Amino acid sequence: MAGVYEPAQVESKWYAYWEENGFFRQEVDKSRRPFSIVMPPPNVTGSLHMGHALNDTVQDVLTRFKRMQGYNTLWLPGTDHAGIATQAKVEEQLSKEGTSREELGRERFLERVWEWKRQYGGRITQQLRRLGASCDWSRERFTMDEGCSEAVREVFVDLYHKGLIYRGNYIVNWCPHCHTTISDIEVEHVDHAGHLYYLRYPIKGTDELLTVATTRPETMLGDTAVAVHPADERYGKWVGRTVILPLVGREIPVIADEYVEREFGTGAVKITPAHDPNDFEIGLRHNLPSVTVLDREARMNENAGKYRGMDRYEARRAIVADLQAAGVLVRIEDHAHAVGECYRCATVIEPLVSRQWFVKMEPLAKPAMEAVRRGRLEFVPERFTKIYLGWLENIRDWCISRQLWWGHQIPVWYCEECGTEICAKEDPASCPSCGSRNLRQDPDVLDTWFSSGLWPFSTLGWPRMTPELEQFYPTSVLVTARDIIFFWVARMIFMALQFQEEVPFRRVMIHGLVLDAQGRKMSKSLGNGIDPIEIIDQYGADTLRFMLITGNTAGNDLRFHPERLEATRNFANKIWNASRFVLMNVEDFEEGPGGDLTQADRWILSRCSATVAGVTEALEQFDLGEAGRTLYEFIWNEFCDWYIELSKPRLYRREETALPAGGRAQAGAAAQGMPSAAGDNLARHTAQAVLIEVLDSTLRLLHPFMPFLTEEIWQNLKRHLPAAGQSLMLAAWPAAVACRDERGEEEMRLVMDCIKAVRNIRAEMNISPAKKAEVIIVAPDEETRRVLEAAGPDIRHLAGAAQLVLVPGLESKVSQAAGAVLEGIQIYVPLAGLLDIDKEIARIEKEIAQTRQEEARLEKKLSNPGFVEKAPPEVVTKEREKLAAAGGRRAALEARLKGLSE
RNA sequence: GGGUUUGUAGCUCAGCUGGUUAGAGUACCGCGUUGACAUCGCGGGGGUCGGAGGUUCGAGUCCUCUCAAACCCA
Repeated sequence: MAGVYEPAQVESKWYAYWEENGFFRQEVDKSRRPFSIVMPPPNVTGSLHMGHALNDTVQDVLTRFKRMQGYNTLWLPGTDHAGIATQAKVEEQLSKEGTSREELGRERFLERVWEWKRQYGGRITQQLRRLGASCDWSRERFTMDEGCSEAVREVFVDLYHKGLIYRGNYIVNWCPHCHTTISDIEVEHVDHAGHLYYLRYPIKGTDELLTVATTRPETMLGDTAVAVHPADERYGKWVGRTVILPLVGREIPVIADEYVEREFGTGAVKITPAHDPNDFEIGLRHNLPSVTVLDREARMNENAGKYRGMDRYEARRAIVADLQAAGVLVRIEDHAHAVGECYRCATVIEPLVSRQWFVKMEPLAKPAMEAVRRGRLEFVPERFTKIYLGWLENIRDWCISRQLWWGHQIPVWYCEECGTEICAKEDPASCPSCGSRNLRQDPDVLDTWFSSGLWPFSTLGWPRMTPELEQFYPTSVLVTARDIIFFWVARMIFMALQFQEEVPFRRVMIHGLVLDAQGRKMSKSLGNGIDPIEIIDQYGADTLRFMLITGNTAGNDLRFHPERLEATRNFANKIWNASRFVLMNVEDFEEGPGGDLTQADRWILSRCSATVAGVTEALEQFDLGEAGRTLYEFIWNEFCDWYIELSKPRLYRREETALPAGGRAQAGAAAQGMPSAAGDNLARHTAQAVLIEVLDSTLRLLHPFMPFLTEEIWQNLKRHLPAAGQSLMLAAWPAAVACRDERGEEEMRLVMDCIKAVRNIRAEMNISPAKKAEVIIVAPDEETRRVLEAAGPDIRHLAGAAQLVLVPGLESKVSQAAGAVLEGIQIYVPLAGLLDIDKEIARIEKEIAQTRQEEARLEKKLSNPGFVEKAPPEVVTKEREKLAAAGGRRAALEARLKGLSE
């Protein structure tokens, strides 16, 4: 094994091994508890970004964990047909070829898109493999595949017949660039620095003028009213009168409506029902006509008179100039306001009235809210519940038709003869009312999210009842980023409640976004995105995964900080080398009875057991970061820093004892339990067994986080594991056996404290690490001495002591020594002739000062009657003990100081 | 305007249901390399937890207000 971990070959090797052996697939097994996740389907056009990397790593960790725990596990992958994006990609291709989709016609165009999908659509799923995703590729789905399409039809037809899908003439969000409608949530509101134009409209039959304020003067051509607040005294008298629309000459009414904000502008607003969603609502309430002045390119249309053909911004300039010339324009103010932009292309949305298909949301939203309120479905973290409910409470009908070709075409046909509208699962051959065969299918397709909304059950085979659907539905948990709660999560929930008896998933685990180092969203336009594949090439997938998982806490965003990658890579390398150490030292290991466990053995087994419990619990609570951190600390700070070091003498001793005469081992010593060759071999064997056991457990625990590295090591370790199977990913999750030994841990802490104290003295006194010192430990307590006695070799080894003297008390002062005081223990490191007395005095004084401070703090606390009376007795006792200990420590330090200054 | 989140060591972040001498990584300083690892080891300095008030015997941890940043909705 190499001295530095090289992820590249290791990763491709094991992924292929797992996939080729079908380890990702599990057959339905009713005898086991199911655990299932459907992967949020990435766009077929997409490539893996950091958001996916985080999202899929989380799912993989959960899946691998549950799989190892023995659940019947399914992680179902797939992709989304991404209507607009995919169509745009292919159109781009066509335009390079000098043609267009119109030229090709619908059918041939769609063939091209499928062709594109076959060629490039697998890119992201290949990238997911690089990440290590252990999803079941044999069950991979696509939102436009046969089954999903069937589900879409089923749902559409059902909702249509229930009256929950309807077609109507309403105002919608039109993207003049994408040439399609988009739903309300696909509109992003972005602050723009705009202007507020004050226009005065003459009131008919008077000399008075009514001044209105608007941000979009060009739409005034389509005004059909002016509105004021009903309680606005300034304008009450004009309500019911009419004004003459400048430039146009149309007479329009002044109406009163509560919607108007009195404080905004002049308190009077122009109403353009055809080009503003709020105005549209007012128009409905007041029965106003609607005059459309903009076309689908966002250019002025035939109703715009001389402005016809102008682009909306050009028209704005022209109209403002004309209004100014006509004396209508009073003034222009700077005004910042939110403008709706298309989420895809950032073109400013043009609200337009047109005939579209909608899903009636209220009846669907109600059960979706109920399910969450009743706890049938839980958000993790819980706070996202509020965001979800808040959205559903104020929901508006969902515009689902898109003026695209790529997608699920709406299953509605119109009879060209009699005008009958036919909605059916099967394509109709003739009109049911007149029998005509002259039918025309609605040209629009459905919003991509319509099919995504069915994902948790359409992918399991619905509308057919399949074993998968029976076993794996409802899915166990949905893992997704917080920005698609509305787009996707909510829709899956109401769709599921409408078509299944059960919620689509028991839990929704929401994670944050991966931001760049400055805390900005990663985006194409900013160019601040970081390609996960590049990171994997550079650092390995395990490093990226572990960094993402331990990077932050539940639900919060995560800043991508390159330094953290290095730290995590170092951790991976640390594991690699620790494992290398173990493997190199267990080569000759054979199963067999071991010797007695040492204090260190019992300690690491206890700590390992605590780690198993901690990691398992954290994972069960979806706190992956905590689980990862727990492992990190155990592996580095306990296993590597202490246990491996502690095991070395036992591992190496065999060689030493094999040395000829002059070696340490003496004949006859064995009788007294002193080291002997046989005893040494047994001790070595025991250490080996413990190293193997702990490493094995650790690898299992770490596997969900770092699957490649752990598999590589484990495959090397396997020959020492009698029950090992084909792969670590199929191994059993370690059981949190009752290996805890609190007292043993306490004793080990004492030993470690002594070692640290000696190290500290050595470092502060500049004693070269090469130089072995003598260490005197004074411990009046017999039990303490027993513990330290047992750990004598360890202390000598790790503290760099040539000799360790352990005594209950000192007969005479130790001069020329640096010292430390622990609770009930004094440590001396004699430094004949080398002691810098001033330095030592300074050290001790500093420690006395610290101890005094602590004492003062504790005294104050304990002299507070409130504390003594009201705090739980055990807390008070604990504080008293602390005070006594501090007092003892200070007394010892003071005595020591006195001894030094004499 | 409503809502959510964040504000803890120079930097990046932990700190669960209030009681530890407030932690880690990184950066920094000192020492160190013949046997797992310099992508390393040992030791060290550094924060009173954005601010103010409150509840409590006790608050980084609960409440109110306030400042700052980010995001969502309107």
